[in-house]
Amino acid sequence: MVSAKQTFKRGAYLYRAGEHFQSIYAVRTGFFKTATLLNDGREQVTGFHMMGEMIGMDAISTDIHPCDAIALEDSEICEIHFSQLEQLSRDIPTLQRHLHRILSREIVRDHGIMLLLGSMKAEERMAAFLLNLSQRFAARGYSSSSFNLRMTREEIGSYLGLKLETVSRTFSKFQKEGLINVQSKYIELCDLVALKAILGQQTCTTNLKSRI
Amino acid sequence: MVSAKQTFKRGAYLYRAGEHFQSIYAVRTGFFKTATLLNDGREQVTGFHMMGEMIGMDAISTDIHPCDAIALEDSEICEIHFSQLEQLSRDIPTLQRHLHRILSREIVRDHGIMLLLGSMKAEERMAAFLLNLSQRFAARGYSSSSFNLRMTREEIGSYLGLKLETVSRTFSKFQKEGLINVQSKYIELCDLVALKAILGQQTCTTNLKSRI
DNA sequence: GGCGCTATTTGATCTAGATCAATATTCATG
DNA sequence: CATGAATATTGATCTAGATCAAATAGCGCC
Repeated sequence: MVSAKQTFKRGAYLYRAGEHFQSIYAVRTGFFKTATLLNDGREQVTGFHMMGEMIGMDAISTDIHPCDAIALEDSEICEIHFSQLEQLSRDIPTLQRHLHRILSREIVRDHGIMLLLGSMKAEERMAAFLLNLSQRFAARGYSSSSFNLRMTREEIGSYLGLKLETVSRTFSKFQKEGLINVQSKYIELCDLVALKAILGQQTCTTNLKSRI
Repeated sequence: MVSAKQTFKRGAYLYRAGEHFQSIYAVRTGFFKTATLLNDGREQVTGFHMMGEMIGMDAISTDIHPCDAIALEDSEICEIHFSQLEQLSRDIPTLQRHLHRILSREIVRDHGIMLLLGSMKAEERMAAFLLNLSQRFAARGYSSSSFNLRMTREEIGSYLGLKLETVSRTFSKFQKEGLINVQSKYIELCDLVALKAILGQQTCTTNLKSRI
């Protein structure tokens, strides 16, 4: 069911929008983005995906990939043949339940982003984004307080519904306030409490950050 | 597996955020919204659901409902016991595939809204919203060009990431331009082509409207 | 069928973030 | 390691949509 792991160079496409769906993919190492090309040529980033996360579930509904998946750094992928996964999950209830949870978790994650896009202002979105990354790195045994961003300011902006200038300015503002340290792609979270306070103070659900 | 259908009066809760998950629900007749209460007391609408659509899939991941589901008019619901559905889908591959498609379609729908919230401006959002409703009514054998809105301007705004005043103003503007006729909750789409043009002209994916 | 509440419309401002523009920095490449 | 292209920062303005504020219009309830 799980094919040998494949490697992807930075910038390589795991799959492209419009391609036929056959497999979902688990990120083994590295970092991916998923994005939809808008008809004016720009792209909208729909997600960032790191080690241990699944990509491609949105293609199940139509058997066509609705978005591109692109490696943001050299990465390794496990391809999981979906019809074989379905087959197997018929025999292993635990696997079936796990698959359903994964699909559902993606829905919850998306609802979190809808909340973020629909009701948070720029600084809140950026704080939520940083805290979410921090948490995901921590869950994988990496530092929760310093990491390298794999994506550009423009990609962050696209994901958060902001322009790249706003992303840059907000980083600068957070730095000036001592909340973070930014050095190009390198980020250090200096004041987790204050970052969480930005989220807490206004619009946001309990633990929205964990939902993104 | 499918329990007898239950009825819900307008304003009644199908389930509340925090409740234990046991079933997903198919809207038999009527109209529902799902919404998350924000910690400042306001609510963020995450979806509107009509006849034939499923609610509650976001709860599978944690066994807790992450949002409220509320009837916007008197409605009938089919409750589908999820563990029984899983059981059955182990024996009926077609059902299994169908369930997966439904879960995946929800993900695709959410991505569509993320696109809308992240990259469309107010008029585009409103046009997408109206065209989406139109299409869903049409698919159910109702008129695609005139229908009653079941939700308030505030609920529309919450869903679309706009304030209720902006929703109202945009309706008025569309009416002035002859695109629609609004009479309180009653809507008539007079110029489908022009509405689609609003979407087409700028940011949006091919057929975003069908994704919402 | 009238009362009172809620929802809606519309106008007048204000502002967060977009846009435009000019450097500065980082990074890939030969 | 130098060079050019891509990426990021920062400043100056502009504007879509938010906010504030009334005035209507619907609608549920007795």
